[in-house]
Amino acid sequence: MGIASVVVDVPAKQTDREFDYSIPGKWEHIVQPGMRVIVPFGPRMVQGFITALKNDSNVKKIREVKEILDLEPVLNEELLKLGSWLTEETMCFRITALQAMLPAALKAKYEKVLRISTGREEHLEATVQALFKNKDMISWKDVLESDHAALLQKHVRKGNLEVMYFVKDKLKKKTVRVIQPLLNKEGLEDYAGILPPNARKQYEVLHHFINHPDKIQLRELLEDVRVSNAVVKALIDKGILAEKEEEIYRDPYENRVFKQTEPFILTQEQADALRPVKKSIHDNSHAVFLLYGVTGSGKTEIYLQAIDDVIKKGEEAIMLVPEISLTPQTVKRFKERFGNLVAVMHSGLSIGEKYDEWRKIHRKEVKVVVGARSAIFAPFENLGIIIIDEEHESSYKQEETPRYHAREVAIERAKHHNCPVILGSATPALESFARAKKNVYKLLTLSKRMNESKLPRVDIVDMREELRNGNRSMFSKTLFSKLTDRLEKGEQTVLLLNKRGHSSFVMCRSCGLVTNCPNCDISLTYHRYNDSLKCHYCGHEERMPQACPECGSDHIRFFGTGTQKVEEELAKILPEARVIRMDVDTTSKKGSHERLLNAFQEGHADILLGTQMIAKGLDFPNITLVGVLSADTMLHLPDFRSSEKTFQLLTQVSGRAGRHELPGEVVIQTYTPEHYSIELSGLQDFDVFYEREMYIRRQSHYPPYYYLALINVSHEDLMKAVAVTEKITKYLTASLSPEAIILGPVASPISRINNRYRYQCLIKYKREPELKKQLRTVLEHYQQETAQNLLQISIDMNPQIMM
DNA sequence: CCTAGTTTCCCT
DNA sequence: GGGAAACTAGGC
Repeated sequence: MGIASVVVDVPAKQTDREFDYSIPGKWEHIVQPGMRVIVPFGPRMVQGFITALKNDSNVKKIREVKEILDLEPVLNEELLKLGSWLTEETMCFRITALQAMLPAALKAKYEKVLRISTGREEHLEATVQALFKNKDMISWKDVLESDHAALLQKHVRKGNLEVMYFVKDKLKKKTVRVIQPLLNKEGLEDYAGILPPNARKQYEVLHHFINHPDKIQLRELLEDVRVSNAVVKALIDKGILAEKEEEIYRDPYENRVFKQTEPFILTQEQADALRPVKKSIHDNSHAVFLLYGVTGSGKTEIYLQAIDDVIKKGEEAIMLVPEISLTPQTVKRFKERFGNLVAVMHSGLSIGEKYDEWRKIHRKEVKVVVGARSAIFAPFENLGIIIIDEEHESSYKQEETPRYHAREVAIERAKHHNCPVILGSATPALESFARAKKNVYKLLTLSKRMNESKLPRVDIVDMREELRNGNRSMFSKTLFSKLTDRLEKGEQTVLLLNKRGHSSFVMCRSCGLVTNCPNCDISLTYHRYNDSLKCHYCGHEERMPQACPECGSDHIRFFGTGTQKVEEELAKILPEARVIRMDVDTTSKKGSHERLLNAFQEGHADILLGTQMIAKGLDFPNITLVGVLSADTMLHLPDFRSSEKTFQLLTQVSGRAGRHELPGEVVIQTYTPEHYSIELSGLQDFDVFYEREMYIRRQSHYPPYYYLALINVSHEDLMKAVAVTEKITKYLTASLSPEAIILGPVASPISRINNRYRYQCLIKYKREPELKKQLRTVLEHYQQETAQNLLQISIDMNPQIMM
C-alpha cells in the first residue's frame, strides 16, 4: 500500500515533522514527492507537502490523503532537499521553508463554516434559524462576531449544527470575458436590418462583428465600439452573441515590444573576467566568482554573455537584482537580449502575476529568471549559472522567517548543479571581499569604466563650515552653483536624500515634546499628502495635531529634512527647475516608478530628487551632477555595518554621474567630512576602505572575522523580557566554548514595537559546532510560553541589521 | 457533583 | 494552530 510522508501546514514546534497518510488506490500512480495535498489533521483539513513515498508505516491508525492539489510536483527533489537545508540553517519550521520557496498563490486559505445538520432544523430556536436565513452555511468568523457564539456551540455539541472545514487555493486563474457572434456574416447583416431604429448602439456592435467576425475581449469591444455593457448584454440575451470566460496569462510586460540586441564586443578586461566563468560553465564545475568592477565598468554585459552561453548549452540561469533596482530599465536589457525566454519576479507584481511567471519557469517555457531575492528558488532543473548583482545589498537577506540570505542559497544550489555563481559589485560586502582575498571566491576585477569615461570628480562639502559662513539653507554654495550651471547647460542632476516623508519627526518648540508612536518606542513621521503622522513599524497613523498635545502650544513643528521639504526648498531657490521626486510616497502606485524614470530620461525634468532607490542602476547619459544632501544620515545608526553602508551608498550614487561622453561631478554634503567612509567614498577607493574597515572589524570582533547570531526576545512585560534574555545569555555562556563572545541582555535598538518590549543577546563566534543544537534547546525550553504567544524568541543567524 | 474556565496534549 | 481531553476552582 502506498504511504505518503506529509509536512502539514501547521507552523508549530509539535507539528514540525512528517505525518504518514495512505494514498487511495486511484492516485497510487499519480502521487510524487513535492506535490501538495489536502489531508485530515485532527478534526479539520489542512494543506501539506508530500516529502517522501514509502510502502509501509509504523503508525497504527493511518488516515487517507483527501485530495491531491497538483498534477506535477511543485517542488522537485532538489528543492525538497534545499528546504531541509533551509530549515536547518535558519532554524525555522519545515513548512515555513517549503512555503518560502513557492509563490504565495500556492499557499492555502482556510475557512470554517457552520451548517444545519440534515433534518435538524426544527431543533433550533427562531433566533438561530434567523441567522441561517437565505443561507445554508454561515462562516465561523461571523459566529464569533455575533452574540450567539455560546448558543451555536451548544447546538454543535448536540449535533444540530455541524462544523465544516474548507481548504481553498489562494490562487485564481485569471480569466477574461470574451464575446463572439453566434451568427455568420449574413445572419448578422439580416439581424441588423430588423433592429428597431432606436437601437443605434446595438447596430454598431453588430457592425463590428460584421467587419471582424472573430471573438474579442469584452473590455476591448466596449472600448472599440464605445458602448456600455448593457448594449452587449442585450444582444447576448437575444442570442446573437455569446459570452465565455477564457483563461489568460498575466504578463506585466505583454504590451511591450523589445528590440533584439546583439552581444557587444568586450573590452580586454571584460573578456579576461568572462573567460574563467565560461570555463566553469562548460566544465560543469562549481565555483564562486566575485566580479569586482567599478561603477560603469560593464558588469551587466558580462552577465548577459555568460547567460547566453548557458542557454546555448541548454541550461538555465537565475539573475538576482536588488528589489529597488529591478526597474523596467533593468528588465528591458534582459528581454532585449533573450526575448520571451525571460521571466521576471519582483514584489511589484500581484500574487497572480507572480504565479504566472513562476508557472512559465515550472513548465520550462523560459530559460532565464530576472528577479529579486525569492527568485533564487526558481524551479529550474538544469541550472547553468546563478548571478547576484550588487551582491552587497542588504535586501538579499530576508528579515522574516526563514531568515535566509540569497547568496548562501545561491551557493548551495550551485553546488548541487555543479555550476558557477557570480557575485557582482563595485562595493562588495566585506564578507565577500575577504573570502575572495582568501581565494574561497575567485576574484575578477574590472578597474576601468567602459568607453574610457573617467570616474566623476567628487567634492566633499563641510556643512558646518557653510553654517559658520551664514548659509542656513540645505544647499551648500558649491552645490547651488553647480546646480544653476547644469540648469543653464540643460544637463541633468540627481539629488539623493536618504530619508522619506516630509520631515523625520515632529517636535513642540515650547515643551520639547516629540510625538512618539503609542505602541512602539520610535518617533512618528510626518506625511504631507494626508497631513498625518505614521509609524513605520506598526502602521499606526494619526492626524497631525494642530497644537501640542502636552502643553497646548501651537509651536509644533517638523524637524529634520525629507524629500518633500527639499522639493519645496528647490521650488523657492530655483523656481525654473523642473523636479521629479522619487520616494516611497510617489512610487507606491504600480508603474509609477517607471513613469517617473521615463519622464526624467526623456528630459522632462532637470532634477531627479529621491531616496536610496535612485542610487542604483540609473544609466542616463545626460546626468552630469550628483548631489548628496546629507551623507551622514545612516552613519550614526547603531549598527556595525553603518560605515560600510555609507561608503557603498555614496559610491553607488556617485557612479550615476558621467557614465557616457559628458564628464560627471559629485557633491557630497556632510557634517563629518573627516569620517573615513565619507572621505574614501570621495576618492572612490574601495581597496583602502576595505583595509581600514577590516582593521576595525578585527578589533571589535565583528564579521568577517566572527560570525554572528542574534537572539531577540519580546514580551508585553518588560521584566519578563529582560529575565528571559538574561537566562538565555547565561545558559549560552555556560554551554558554548570560551572563545565565543556573548553580549547581553541589552535592549534592542527599537526597544518596543506594538507594545512588546524587546531585548536581545548577540553571539559572536568563530567555530561553534554545538551552537545550533544549543539554540534549539533554548527554543525548546520556552516552547510553552512561545506557543501561547506571550513570549516571542526569534533567532537570526548572520543578521544584516541589528534591530 | 456540576460547571465554567484554564492548561495540556495530540494530531498520521 | 486549534480542538478536545484533562485538570482546577468555586458554587450549592
